[in-house]
Amino acid sequence: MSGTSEHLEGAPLKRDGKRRWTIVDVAGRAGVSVGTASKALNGRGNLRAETRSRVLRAAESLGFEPNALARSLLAGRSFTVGLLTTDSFGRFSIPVMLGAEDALGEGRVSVFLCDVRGDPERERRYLRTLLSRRVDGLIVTGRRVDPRPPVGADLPVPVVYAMTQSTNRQDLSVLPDDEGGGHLAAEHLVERGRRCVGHITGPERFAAARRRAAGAEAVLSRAGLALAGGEPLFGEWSEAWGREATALLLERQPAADAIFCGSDQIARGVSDQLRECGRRVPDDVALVGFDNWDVMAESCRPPLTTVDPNLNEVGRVAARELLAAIEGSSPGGIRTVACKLVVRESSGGAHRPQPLRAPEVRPRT
Amino acid sequence: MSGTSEHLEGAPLKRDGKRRWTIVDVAGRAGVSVGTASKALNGRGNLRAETRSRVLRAAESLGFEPNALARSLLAGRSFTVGLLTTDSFGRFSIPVMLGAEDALGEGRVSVFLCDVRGDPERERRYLRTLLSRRVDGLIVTGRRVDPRPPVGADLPVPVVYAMTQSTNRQDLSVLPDDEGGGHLAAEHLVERGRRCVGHITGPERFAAARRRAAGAEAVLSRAGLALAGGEPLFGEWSEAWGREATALLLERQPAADAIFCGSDQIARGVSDQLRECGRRVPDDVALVGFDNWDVMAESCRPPLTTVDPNLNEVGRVAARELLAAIEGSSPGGIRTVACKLVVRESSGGAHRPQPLRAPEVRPRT
DNA sequence: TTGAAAGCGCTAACAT
DNA sequence: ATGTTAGCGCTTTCAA
Repeated sequence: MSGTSEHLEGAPLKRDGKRRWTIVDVAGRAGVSVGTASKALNGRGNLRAETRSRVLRAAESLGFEPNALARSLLAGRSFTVGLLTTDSFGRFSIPVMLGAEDALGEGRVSVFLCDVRGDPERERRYLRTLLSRRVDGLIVTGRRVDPRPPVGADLPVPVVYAMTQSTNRQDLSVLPDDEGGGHLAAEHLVERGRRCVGHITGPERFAAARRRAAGAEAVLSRAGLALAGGEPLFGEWSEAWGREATALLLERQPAADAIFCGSDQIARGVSDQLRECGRRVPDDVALVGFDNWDVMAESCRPPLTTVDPNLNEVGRVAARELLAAIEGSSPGGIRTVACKLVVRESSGGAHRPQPLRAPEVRPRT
Repeated sequence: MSGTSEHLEGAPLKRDGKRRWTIVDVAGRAGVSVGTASKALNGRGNLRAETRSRVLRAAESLGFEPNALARSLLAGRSFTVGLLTTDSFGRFSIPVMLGAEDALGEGRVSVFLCDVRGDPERERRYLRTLLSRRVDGLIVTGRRVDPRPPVGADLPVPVVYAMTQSTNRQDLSVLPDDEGGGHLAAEHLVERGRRCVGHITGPERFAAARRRAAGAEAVLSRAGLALAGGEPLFGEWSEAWGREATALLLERQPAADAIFCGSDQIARGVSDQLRECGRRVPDDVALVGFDNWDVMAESCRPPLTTVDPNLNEVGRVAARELLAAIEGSSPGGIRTVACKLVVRESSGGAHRPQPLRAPEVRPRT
């Protein structure tokens, strides 16, 4: 049946919807060897310009996409990383994940998403799978700032913890600077002339709550002020606690003219309570929250000034640290990301309204 | 220097922290050929039990993990899928993603996370990368229920759309059953004896808003009732609109004894407004929301009865459909996932309080 | 300037 | 029951 015509040059026909072109097809179509085709496609080696472009055209016309699996096998690197997240619900870890994904994507590194759901067994399973897929590194994110056991001992790839930290201090953790966030909030209130600032926050066992409080207190005492009511009101991360604590605080210290809250949820409760007992925000009491959780902060009445922990940036930094570690660097310890203050109306911050467009840059005269 | 002792049997030493064991090492350590080792590790072929266990022990002692890259290359399947998400912020697509990840993980399929950020250019880039990584399929999630252009034409792998749909009706989309959700809400209110039910919801251009409204109206008219105020109040997905619309509704129809809201955020605004104008929830006005967005629903006063669109399940169904498509099935069209009603206090649903422990199962007598 | 061949780690025929 | 060998698709020496 088939004579030598079977050996005609050119690419084989696409038999079904599934067959993908290989470099052999490209080489065949361009009439060169696979080695040459490879060089042309990767811009390596010395090739005649005409050859190079012929190969490129062949690849183009076929819609050829090199097989990353084969490349990785050879290279010993997969250009993928695993993202293990403890916290499915993810108000906190999701922005971190997205930041990490963003930074890695720029470096052409793909991300395996693994939702561990706080189950150590699941975590082990995922870890095995990721290692067998030859990820180049791991990022572990979590909901709590308090330390957790390392994801594995003596792993063959680097690991970075983000929004969580390992109990092993050799490991690198990236965290928001909660203390700095406390500074920002308190400085803002003091600058606006508030003298009697209370602090309502979450449970004392949360390192984040303690650090935010410490940051605020440090600034106040530097300004010669004390916390309204004498100490922070530790409680829960809830609106209900915000309402309850507000009543408590005003009882202890009716002259309070500002409240810094450990979370936006708490702040929302505080705001409601203040309104309901007839205090105006910000005129009577200025309010600052923490998290910059958009829906919360914007639906507050009035909209909430709040500290943004820059979770996206935490993720991005973690990703960049991981890439560096993959390239060989290996610092451990804790790396902290600065918070930023987002001023809305609840602190009276909008008194000087922003111009609609950025002011022109004027030459100094 | 080195005599034949260099050729000693047994595994090579781990030179640095990076060297990973291969099946050659395992085979060497067990004193068998790689073919035999492969069979032993995969439980295939006919092997003496002793041989099999020797190989397994060797692998175990080395901590050997087979290289998934090599396996995939050979198998022509990678057991990975790409998850393209349009909606970074993700109140909606994140539960879908997690559901999908969960269902796929059970099938030992790993997920590449790609946050497209609504940028078509990014989408194309990710698509190329995913295809070159030889994913077995794609899931596309989005924020809107309204159709979007397909992610690519004539792709070599199957695609399933979740929480979004393709303009190409050949494609498979998985969506929550918004109309059914409207039924649930209205039925619940009618069953509790409410006769004058209003509906406050988001912009009319959202298909989801229209469908929820249609579902509720259908049930009401079947019960011989009309919507309070005559028609749904379309507006925004915000608390502010909830407050505003409540005032409007009560003006038009002061006898309203229930309000069904198109979102929990709206419901929260409605709830606040009702309280502030002296109507008790649920005694005077029963309230049902939509989304079962935990923080919103639980911080409502009182806690909000709401329709849960089962987004996790939407993701899980999408994943299962994708797996089926990878195996060869290829249905198109729209697949809908039922909503469920979550009863809390705002609808008077908790009048019959649940027993603290599940009631004993009693034999019927 | 190009081609041939080895090999990344693994599995599956085919030999023995 | 076990070993040998030929690839999967690609890159990279080394030869021509």
